[in-house]
This record gives sequence, structure tokens and C-alpha cells, in this order.
Amino acid sequence: MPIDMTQRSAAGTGSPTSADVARRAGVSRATVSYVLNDTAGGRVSEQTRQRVRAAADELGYIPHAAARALRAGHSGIVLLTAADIPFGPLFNKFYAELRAGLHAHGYTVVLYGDAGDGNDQGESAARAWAELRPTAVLAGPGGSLTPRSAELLKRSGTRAVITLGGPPVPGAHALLMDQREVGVVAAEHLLGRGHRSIGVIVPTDHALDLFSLPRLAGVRAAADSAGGGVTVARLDLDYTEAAAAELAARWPGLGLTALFSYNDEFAMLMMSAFQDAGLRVPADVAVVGADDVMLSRLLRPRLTTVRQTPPGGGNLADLIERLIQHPDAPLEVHDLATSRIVVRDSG
Amino acid sequence: MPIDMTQRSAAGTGSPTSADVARRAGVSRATVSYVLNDTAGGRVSEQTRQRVRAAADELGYIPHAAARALRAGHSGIVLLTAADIPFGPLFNKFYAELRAGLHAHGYTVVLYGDAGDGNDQGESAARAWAELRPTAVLAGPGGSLTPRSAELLKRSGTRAVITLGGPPVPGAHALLMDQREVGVVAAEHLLGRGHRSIGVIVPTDHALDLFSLPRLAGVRAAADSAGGGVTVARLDLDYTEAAAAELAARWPGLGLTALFSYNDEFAMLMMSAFQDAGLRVPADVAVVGADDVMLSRLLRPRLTTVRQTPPGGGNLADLIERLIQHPDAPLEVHDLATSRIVVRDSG
DNA sequence: GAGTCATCATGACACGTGTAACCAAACCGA
DNA sequence: TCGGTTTGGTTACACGTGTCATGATGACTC
Repeated sequence: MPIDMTQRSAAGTGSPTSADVARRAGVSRATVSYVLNDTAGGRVSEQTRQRVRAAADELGYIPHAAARALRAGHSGIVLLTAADIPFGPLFNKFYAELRAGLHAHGYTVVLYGDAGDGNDQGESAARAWAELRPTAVLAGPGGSLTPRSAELLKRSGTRAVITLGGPPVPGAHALLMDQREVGVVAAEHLLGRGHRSIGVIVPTDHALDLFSLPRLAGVRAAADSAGGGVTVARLDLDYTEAAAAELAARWPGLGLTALFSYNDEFAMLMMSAFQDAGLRVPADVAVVGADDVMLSRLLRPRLTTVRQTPPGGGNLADLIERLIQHPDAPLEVHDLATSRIVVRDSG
Repeated sequence: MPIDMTQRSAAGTGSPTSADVARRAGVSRATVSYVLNDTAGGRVSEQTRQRVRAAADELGYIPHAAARALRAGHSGIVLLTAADIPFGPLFNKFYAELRAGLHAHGYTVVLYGDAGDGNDQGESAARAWAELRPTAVLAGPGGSLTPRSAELLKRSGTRAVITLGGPPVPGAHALLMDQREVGVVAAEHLLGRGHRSIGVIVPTDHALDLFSLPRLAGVRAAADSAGGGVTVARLDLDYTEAAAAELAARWPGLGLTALFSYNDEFAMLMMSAFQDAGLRVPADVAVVGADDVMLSRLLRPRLTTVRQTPPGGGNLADLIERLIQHPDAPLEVHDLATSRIVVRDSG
């Protein structure tokens, strides 16, 4: 039996390929593929199955994702893009669940940066994403997904383009964490306690606009539907002690009795400033935060806040799978989170 | 001129390929490749260059990353893996800079989950990573990188395997954010103020062991090198108000004068508990935190803390590029961060 | 004993790209 | 005129995989 010198030995430079496995098991490469993928079409005897599996194990065979993707036409990758990644314990959990859920469907979740190279209508970012030929793209908030880039992705074979938490984009499905609802819930609580003039903190950091503006709008909407005589004041604020102290100093002149302060961190900042300025919470000013972070429980008085419960990433995975399977279905908007008030002492 | 029916038209189902571009520009596919990659080897006239570029533009040609990777043997991907993402805004910045830096070298940074499927010596996770044939793997702390998986990655063609912030792993380079140094800096500060008996908070959450234990060890080391008569007490603590209150209640019996409390969040928790228990900070107990988060500045007294300055992601990118270029260089350990004390009022 | 059928395995092609080797023509110096 | 060099481009192969169409070998039926 002559040795075929045209074939590289398994001791060569790179990883073993399916051809190496085939040689070792004494079968054809096709058979290896059928066995390792449990393909229904190819009928292979149990005996050779075992031979193939053994050979693959001994060689430490690892399939080449790129070759697979090339052949299959798509990569099985679900791209999660984000400009500013809102890393927190919340996102962390969400990501882990999403990954597990999609893994069960055979997809691979990959978090990929959003270059956002200036004002080219998101084209450069979309091109970078499209090079990977992802099966689906989940575009995080604040990224460079535009109608143009959504179109580009679809033309390159992406089956589902989905925005995650940001504003809806024409041409893409939308998954929302309805920030407006957060404002509604906060406002309804304060209105129920008899407050008729409410201040709303809006961070000056525009990176947060996607969250802050809908929350403000939610407060306004709740105030409107509560009938006349309710005033809502927008208060722009830097996240600094100096700005907070300044706002606290002019608070008495504003004629407001309650504050919805965007989130718990701003709430803590303002409560501290109010106390330094001699104002009592909640007697002089009721304060409501959002997000229910652990630290806010340390404050005295304890902070009333709005908690948003994100979806199980598993359910989300099923939803995404459905969108992938029906790429031509009409675009949908799904609301992911539910908001509810957690009443403590501050308002 | 007969139409070649064997060739798919550009109006076909998928993205245009380089063959489509070639046909449109009236040149061969090789020429297209030479032009679009600015390859030195192929000599192409300026005139045809422009024709090719125009054709590529008009067709919206996007190269197929998988095909490229297959041909090149590696994907140009730098895999950043993480099990529990313990990161905050700090990591955010780090990630953005790293991505930009490596992008300039032609690499693509991708954050990839760490499945960590139980006790298989990290093999399943490593196999999943290896399928992508990444050029380098940056393994986050708490992940499933083991000597075995490092070996597996290298055999599959990964040029550099690097741990990021976790404990060093045989077979991999190590990039540290030296947590031990944090403890040293905190302890030296307290020793300099005359404290001779120091408590050290260690969170009971073992996910944080990678940070907390080295910090504790740093305190011990500093105490040892300060000469005799210094005691260091390890204090395990849940991150709950109840546990903090309990510790504050038995504090007077411990005979300690200072507390290094792992990080700012635990410091805030304990300061709150101390005050509820009637202990004065820093008169009765000096408190030092770590990480210098914004919220800790709101506390009264203001919190003394250890700030860790991470490296510029750009420098890090250069370092990684070097490791990739010299895959057989001896393993190195690099310290990334520098720690220094930020003295405020609490200790 | 020839046809039919089920079982098991294989040969060959396609996916899209990069690049080494080759080739035609034009130019150049002697 | 002719060998040599430069210019501008093409042909052909390899990368590793999945799968269709095809074969080979017996077993079973009429």
C-alpha cells in the first residue's frame, strides 16, 4: 500500500481536516461529513460511524467555521452590535440568556463593535457587519443602523435585522424596552399621591437621550391623561455634584413638589444635594428614581424607584428564531420589558 | 457575443461576488482582487483600477469574510471571551479603544461568550472558539481557559493566547490588572496613618474571588513588610444590608481601627451600617474603598479610595500585535494598570 | 437465474477568495 | 533583427466543507 505523498500528513502545520479524519478511519470524506453532522440523507452503518467518531476524537478534529459558512452561504452568526455597550449586571444577564437560547437553536451570538465612522448613513459599519454574512443582526441602541444599512444587510443575505432598545428604524424589526412606560409608571405614582407639579431630570449627556427623552415623554403623557392642572418641568442636568447643588439651590423658586430623576444614580445625586441645601425628602420634595440599583437602598430615606423587568433571554431567542425563519414577514415591534413602581420612602 | 448561461447574473439571489465585479469591469477576477486589496504583486494600470473600483461601487460589492478566512488560513479575528462580564463603564472605554487599536492593525475584535460547559477542562469552550480560527484569543477573567484549552487553540492555528486580568494560565501570555497592587496601596496608606490592625472585606460571592483574594493578599504583603505588630483580619461579607449591620454590630469587639472594604460599593454599604450603629468614620474606624466610582463622592464623609488607571487600549493593541507576530516568543506577563490612592475624608 | 430493491459508501462539484506561475505585447539597447 | 526587460493582465490552483448523483454489493422476489 503506497503512501500518498500528495496528501499532507496529520502532523502538518495546521489543524486536522475532515480529510485527515477520513484517511484515518479508512473512509471517504463524504462519509465523515455525514457521520459528524448526523445527516439524515447519508445512511451509514453503526460500525463505520464509530470508526469515524473515534478517528475524529483521536485527531482532535475541529471543523473550520469559515469553510462551513462558505459552503452553507451563511455563518449561523447572530451579530449583536453596540456603540456604547450598556454593560451592567442587567445587560450581563440578558446577554448570557440570549446566548444560551440561540445556542440551542444552533446560532452563535457574537458581540461586535459599532465603529460608527461618522456620517456615511451607517454604510461603513454595515459593510463591516455584512462581511461576516451574519444570519441576523441585533443592533443595540445608539448605533449606526439606518434604513440604508438595513437594506444593505438584507441584500447581503442577512435574514433578520432587528433593533434592540433604540428607536425603530424603517426596514428593521424592533425590540423595545419601552422607556416611555417607565416615565408613565413614575408619573402615575406621583399623581396618585396628589402631586400636581413634577420636575423631570434629563441628563445633558446625549448618549442617554435614547432613554431619557422617552422617559420624559412618558411623564408628559401620564400628566396629560390625568386631566388639567398638571405641570411638567424639564430639568437638564450634568452628572456632577456642582450642577446638582445649583439645581437644589434654585429648587424652591421652581414651584415643584416632586422630582422624577431619570434613574437612581441621578436620584442619589439630587437627594444628596437636596439634603445639603436643607430640603427634606419627601416632605419638601418627593423623589422617584428608576432601575432599582442596589446602592439606592442604602439611602435614607430609602429611594422609591421604577423597576424594569427584562424578558427572559430564552423567550427572546425563540422570537428571533421565528424572525429568521420568516425573513419576509412584515416588520414587527415587540415590547420586551414590563415596568412597575417599587414604593419606598422618598416619594 | 453569446451570453454565458453558466454564470449567475448579478441580479441573482445573493450578494455580488468578485466575479460579478470582474465581469462588469471586463477584466479577470484576479485583477479585481489585486485592485481591491492594493496588492503589490499585481501590476495594474491606473485606468483599469478605476474601472474595477467603479464596478465594485455600482454593484455594492462586499467581500465574503468566510471565503477570505478560508483562503488565508486565519480569520483576522481577535476573540475576546468573557464568562461573567464584571465590567462597568471602565471596561466600556477599554473595549472601544482596544477595538480601534486592533482595527488599525487590520484585526476585528469580537466579544464571544464563554459557555463554560462544566468540568471538561475548558475543552468544549475552546473548541467553540477554535472553530472561528481566531488569530488571537483574549480570555477574560473567570472563564474556562485552561492549559489544555490553550494548547488546543494553539494547535488549531491561534497565534496568541492571552489571559486578561485573570490568574496566569500555563501556555498563555498574561495581561494583568494587578489586583494585589490595589491591596498594597490601600494598606500602605493606612499603615502610614498609624493603623496597626486592619480589617479586609472579602465578598462571599466567589465570582469576585479573582479580584478580592489578590487584594487581600496585597494587604497582607504590605503588612508583613511593615515589620511586626500589624494584624490583618479577613472579614467575609454578603452584599446585603443585613450582613453589613451584623458586622457593624460586632465591630467594637474585633479590636480593629481600619477597614479596607474590597471596593467602593462595599465601602458605601459598610459606612452606612457603621453610621446606623453609632460608629464615627474615620474617628472610630477608617474606611478605604477601591475603584473610585462617582457615587462614592456623594458620601459624607467622602470616601478615600484606590484608583486603578487602565492602559490605553491603543498601547495594548500594539502589544497584542507584537505577540501575534512572534507566536513562539517566550510567554510574558504584563502588568497593565497602575494603582494609586485618592485621599479624601474617610480614612 | 434475471430483475428489483435496500444498504452503504464514494466521486465530484460548488461556495468566494488570494496569489504564484505564466503569457502576450510593447519597449529597449546593441 | 534579435534577445532581454518591463508592463499589464490571465489561468489555474488551493483553502475545508456539505451534499447530489452515482455506484457497488448483496439479499430478496418472481
